[in-house]
Amino acid sequence: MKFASIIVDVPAMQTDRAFDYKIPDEWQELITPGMRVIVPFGPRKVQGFVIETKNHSDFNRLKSITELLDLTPCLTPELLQVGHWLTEKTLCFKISAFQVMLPAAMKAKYEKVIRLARDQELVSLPEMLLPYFQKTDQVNLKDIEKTISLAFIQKQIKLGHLELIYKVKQKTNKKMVKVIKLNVPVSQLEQLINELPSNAKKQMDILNYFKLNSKSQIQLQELLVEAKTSDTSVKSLISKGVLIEESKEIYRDPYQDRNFKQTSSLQLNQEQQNAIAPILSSVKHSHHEVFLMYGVTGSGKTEVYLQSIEEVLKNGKEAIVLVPEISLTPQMVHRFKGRFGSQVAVLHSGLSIGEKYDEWRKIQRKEVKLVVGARSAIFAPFDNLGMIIIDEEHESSYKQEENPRYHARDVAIYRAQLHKCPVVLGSATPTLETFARSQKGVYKLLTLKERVNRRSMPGVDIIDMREELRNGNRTMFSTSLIEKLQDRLSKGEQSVLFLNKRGYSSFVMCRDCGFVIQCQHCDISLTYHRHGQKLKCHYCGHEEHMPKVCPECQSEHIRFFGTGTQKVEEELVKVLPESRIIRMDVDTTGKKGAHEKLLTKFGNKEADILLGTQMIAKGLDFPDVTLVGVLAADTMLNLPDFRASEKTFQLLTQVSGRAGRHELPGEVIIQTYAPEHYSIQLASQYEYDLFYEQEMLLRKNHAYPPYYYIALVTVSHPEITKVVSVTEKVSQFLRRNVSNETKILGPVASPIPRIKDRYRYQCMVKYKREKNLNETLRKIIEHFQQDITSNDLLITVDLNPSTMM
DNA sequence: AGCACGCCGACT
DNA sequence: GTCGGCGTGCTC
Repeated sequence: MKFASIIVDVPAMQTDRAFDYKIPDEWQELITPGMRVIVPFGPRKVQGFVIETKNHSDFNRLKSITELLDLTPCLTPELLQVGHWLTEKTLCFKISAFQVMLPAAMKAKYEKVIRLARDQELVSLPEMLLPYFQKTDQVNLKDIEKTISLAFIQKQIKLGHLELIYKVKQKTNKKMVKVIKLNVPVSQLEQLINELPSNAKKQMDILNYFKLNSKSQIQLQELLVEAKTSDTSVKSLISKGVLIEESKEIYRDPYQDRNFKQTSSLQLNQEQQNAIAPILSSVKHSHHEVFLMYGVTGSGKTEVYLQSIEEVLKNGKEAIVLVPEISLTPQMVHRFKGRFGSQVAVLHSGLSIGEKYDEWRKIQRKEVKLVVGARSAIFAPFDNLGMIIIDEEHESSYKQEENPRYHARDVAIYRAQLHKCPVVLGSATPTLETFARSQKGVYKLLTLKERVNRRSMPGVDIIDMREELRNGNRTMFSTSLIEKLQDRLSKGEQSVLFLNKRGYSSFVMCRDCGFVIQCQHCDISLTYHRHGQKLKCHYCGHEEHMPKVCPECQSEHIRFFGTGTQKVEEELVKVLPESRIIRMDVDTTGKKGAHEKLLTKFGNKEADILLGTQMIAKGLDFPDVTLVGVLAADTMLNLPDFRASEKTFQLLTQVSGRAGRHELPGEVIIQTYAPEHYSIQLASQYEYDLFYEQEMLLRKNHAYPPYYYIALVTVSHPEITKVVSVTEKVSQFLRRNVSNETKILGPVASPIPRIKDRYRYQCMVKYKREKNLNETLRKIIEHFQQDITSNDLLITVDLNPSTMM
């Protein structure tokens, strides 16, 4: 094993292959596939992943591995395999596939440093460089670049005065603390204390501390405080050999200050028992199978998850539970921590880089058996997986919207096949793809129709807002909604108001000429922000002031339209001045933990109305909420997306589930301008099955998933002519290389035709069977390689896109 | 991605 | 004749 094949951290087509390196003698036995290393690559050093070790290499000018970063491989053989599979399935670079499986902390950072050349006297350096090298012999290039031109530095390097070195830095790493250990038996302490010189008071204090507390080890920091001493005294005891100092890895535990109430299994009802039986059997027999647990909100899916996991753990295996953007549902974390305590690791986007790394380390070191996390937790480095659960299977956050564009559900099924274990997908409103598979018998359908508390779903009223307008109500609240809000207020019950903001931001329009203010760099309207009277672009961040007159016709009747949560809040205060309102949106939940704080406040009944966007739709469970209002149910229907109806249906069902979850009966008000739309009608009647049938018909007629697969190729470039011509060539090439059954649509402009000064065109492939599609798409990217590397062209391929944007 | 190499035009 | 523009090709 003298050689290693390594994937280097250079995400480019030309370097997307293994490079061979010599393994230095001292690491011959050590290096195994899946480890990270640092290797020389061209003039610099980069991080890389060992994917293979071997006795022979065809290349004869091999360099050696410079540094070893792991002692245990951070990618198991199985994860290496998953990485290769990801590369194939999403057409991404190998290095990107490996990196996405690891916490961000393990990705390298690169730095260029200027150093005084060897044998170089400081005095012979040009004067302007002197201040930099007074104290140190190394300066970061970034710092020096600000004041001294790059050309000058380059010259100095050529002259041999300076040297350029490439540094590979690790991001956050293991958090270490110093631990002080007693190096002698406690029984000897008495004698040692007496032997100390009489002026060594502090040392006596330290030893007395150990004697009295009968501890054999303590963190240095703690010891200093407890024994009221300084580290010099500790040091002298160390030099006497009485104490020893060690470094120990500690974990940043984001949940350390919380107490989780221990819970135990609940009695399952008949439906739940029927649902869990096949899952348990699959676990026991190590049999791979995909289950769709289709259960209405409140049917007790989570309890089924919990008891299935118990079985997995009992079998000595591990489990992964995916939940959508977990920080949104602290209640979920509580349920898992409550049942499984310290056996659980939690991975979600609310954690810092360091905290995520620590949770990951717990998994790697086999200190936990279960991980609850968002999308990327699907790559948890378990090697004896017994089950994977994906809760709220229909959630769009399971699809990564940047490279590698993977769907956690696909990864889950692939890993579960390798581990011969079940996958459980849970939802009250499964995606059509998943439900269709369960109808075909590809997935096994488990149904929970009954709610655990036997309560019926809250009644839903659809309010036609056009009618309201005709009756002279110009506000955004229907008469009925206001009445009901008032009623809850007087009864001391709580309400949730939901504003579906997607595709409905507060844009600015001239009432006289109809001109809408758009971003200069992107083809979308700017959003009005009350704070500072500014207009902001949500795509590129461009900001400008709100104009006094219309830039087109100079009219003064220029106003913002649409509804933001801020505006709703203002209006609400006008109508219900005595109500206490909590507003939740990006502005109020920006800071870490702000989200949970607001929810806790609401839970403590410090407010009557919770007003918010998407984020409040999920997992909220407050006993005193008896009214849910949806302010504009149809805004999403108008998005240019074939899943618009499906998403609307899912959202409305989801939101309705927030009302009357406990003793008090709930009520839902849906305000809309399209009351007759089937997704709104059927959601209000909780008719998933009918919705499924109706929507499937449409999908069939228009050749959309689940009847067809979709691949979306998006081309972008600063010049529109370039974009059009490339997209044209792409579609032609595709047409020539696919079967007759496959449909190629486009080129057409993307739904957002320009972002950050780049024009965007796309081409859609609809196919049923196309064995060589991935290969064809790869060829396209390869063909335009020159334009991509040197002409700022971008071609992105999304296989099974979840949005058309 | 970086970087060197190499081939053309504009200049001391 | 030389400096520097960026197209081309390589990195074990």
